[in-house]
Amino acid sequence: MNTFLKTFKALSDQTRLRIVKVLESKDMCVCEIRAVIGFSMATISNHLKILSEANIVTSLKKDKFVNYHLNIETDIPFYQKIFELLKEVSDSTIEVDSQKAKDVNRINIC
Amino acid sequence: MNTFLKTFKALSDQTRLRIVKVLESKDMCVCEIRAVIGFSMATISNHLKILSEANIVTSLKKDKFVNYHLNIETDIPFYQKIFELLKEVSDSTIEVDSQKAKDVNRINIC
DNA sequence: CATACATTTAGCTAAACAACTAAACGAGGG
DNA sequence: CCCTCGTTTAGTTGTTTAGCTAAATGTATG
Repeated sequence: MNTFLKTFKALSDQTRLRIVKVLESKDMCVCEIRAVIGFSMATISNHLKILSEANIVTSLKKDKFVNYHLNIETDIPFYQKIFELLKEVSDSTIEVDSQKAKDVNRINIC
Repeated sequence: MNTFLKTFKALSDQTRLRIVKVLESKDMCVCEIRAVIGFSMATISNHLKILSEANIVTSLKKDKFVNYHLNIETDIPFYQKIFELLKEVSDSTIEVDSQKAKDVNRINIC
């Protein structure tokens, strides 16, 4: 599949947009993301796989946890524009998520 | 629905991407678009409606024909970036379409 | 009024997608 | 060795989407 199409498909889902926007606050493990936006472990994990295959996020295992990170340092040409666009995305759900994201701490929940 | 989500859903379909790319060559009516990429009249018309509701294309009736046009003069802030991205989209199908688009002429087909 | 371009709706099929649960499995830490 | 975090797979349910055909409607031309 066309890279562009894959990227846009990855971003054309409300739940995945929420994940991306939550990761703008800070890198997070799966259970932190889950604490913010809900859904089952398997569901979140699947969305992260789709975002990862579209090179929108990267992951790094550290101790017990897998930290997910927005791939803003990519050298895929048009991704700079993608991340600029993503900065402008917002709605009421995303605002609430961002607020929750500030307080989330893996020590309390994972 | 979030404007951004609507835009990305509109662009996350191969047929709609083909339509957008064909319209980069020139403004076209529905039957010209159809001559280039195929599908039924109703299908093309429906895709154009989705692109139109996402403000990616505009349309203008002129004589018998409805001319579709990429909405590059929009003042929606992030759309400049969208159209810059779209310029970079390509694949083998889109290349063939562009070639066909050069020769298409409504006088012969509409 | 008839014709041509286009839109819209309805009804249909098939495929893709999002969510769930449950279970198996892997890797790391204590 | 067990526990925790996470991934993956399988199976289920329900929704959405893309395509078709057919038919009704709109609008402009001749």
